[in-house]
Amino acid sequence: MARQATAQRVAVAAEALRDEKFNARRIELAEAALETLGELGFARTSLREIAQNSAFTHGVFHYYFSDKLDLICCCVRHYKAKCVTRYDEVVATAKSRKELTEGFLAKLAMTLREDARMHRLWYDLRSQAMFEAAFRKDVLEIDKSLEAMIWRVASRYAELDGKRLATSPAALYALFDGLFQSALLRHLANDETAIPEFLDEVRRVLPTIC
Amino acid sequence: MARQATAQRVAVAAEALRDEKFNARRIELAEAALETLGELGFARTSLREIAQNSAFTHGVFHYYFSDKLDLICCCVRHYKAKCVTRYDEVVATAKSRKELTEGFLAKLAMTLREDARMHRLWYDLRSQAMFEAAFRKDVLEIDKSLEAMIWRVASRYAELDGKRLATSPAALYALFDGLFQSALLRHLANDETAIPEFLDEVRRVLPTIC
DNA sequence: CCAGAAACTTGACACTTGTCAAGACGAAAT
DNA sequence: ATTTCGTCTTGACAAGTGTCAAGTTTCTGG
Repeated sequence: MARQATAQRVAVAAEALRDEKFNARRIELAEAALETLGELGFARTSLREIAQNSAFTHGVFHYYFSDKLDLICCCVRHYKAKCVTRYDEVVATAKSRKELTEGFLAKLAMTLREDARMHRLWYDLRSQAMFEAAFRKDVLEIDKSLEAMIWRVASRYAELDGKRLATSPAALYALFDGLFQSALLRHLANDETAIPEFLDEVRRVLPTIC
Repeated sequence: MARQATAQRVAVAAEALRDEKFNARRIELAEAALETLGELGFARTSLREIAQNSAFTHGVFHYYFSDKLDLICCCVRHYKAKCVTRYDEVVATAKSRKELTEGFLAKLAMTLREDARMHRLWYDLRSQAMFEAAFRKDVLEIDKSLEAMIWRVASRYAELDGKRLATSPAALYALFDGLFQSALLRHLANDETAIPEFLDEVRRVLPTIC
């Protein structure tokens, strides 16, 4: 009886370990896929292309993912985790409005400059979700998280001057997302003025939200 | 001499006529292509699919367009012309803020409900432009036109109460575009609350812009 | 009316795609 | 040591892609 129970516990533990390894591998593969996806976009990216730009063969992807959509969904979910806490440190450490503003702007500029490819992929996938139902759940969830992220920044901004925000989370996110998207497109089109003008715009907008 | 000049004028006129016919045909084809593009999105749409969903054969498209990108660009440009004057009548006829607001909201709701497929295509193509340089010029141009369109509505809104707008065109467009995009996605995901909540949001936002 | 041009159709091409089956490799278990 | 299992590779398949050349129809100017 006791031996049986022990054996079962060992089996369960072994399976859990396998699962964990399996999942870790999935994330490795998703990360590799994100490279190519960020480069080419969803439409032009094939499993073979992903494989060629990585250390894996195209078969592995089918071993770990039921199909292409499964892979992309995993990529999107993984992307979310990285993205959504980007401004939290600034929010946590800023001691004044000015400090928060400058920290936020600096991070925005850095994101735009260095993670442009990841972000255009995000906009690509969000558009795809309008056609492909399989993406919608994840995309809507990420969108909510991003809205909450912006709301955290804005709340802190208001709090630092003892004020209350005058807009809704949805409107605030729409505003920043719209500005960011437009700046990203212009930046990718080699418009040198895109980032500075975007920063100016944000700087001008911030005082009006509360 | 005179006869030669006449002959030349006739030839020029004939060529212009041919050109006009050629262009008209291109637009017919682009319009047919928009049907399928709105249904499937850029990524999943092939020339053959476009042809099958229309009265044309797939060869015609290659007769009138140098390649697929050429066709899509023509579609986008044609789409722009239709889209950009959507609210101008409301702007021209509204005699009060209330009238303008209600007219604007009604048009927004109608657009969201009836032209959802065309608009998701627009967002798709704008994302594609982040990857494909060939789209950028047209997309940026259309974006500017849409910004101007929103600005006209807002300017009239301010003017009707003798006030001045407190935001920049870019920020205002970013806000409306962001809200619209989010509402569209939710609407396409069969979220019944998407449109009413969007309208509420706009109703709340409008008084804050001046 | 008829020759030539324009408009369009058809079918084929070279290539890429997602998918999967058959097998190879290595490690763990018996 | 042999079997078993999870992991991964390879090669093949059918379906679909953009492109184009060759042929057919329709129109039109003389």
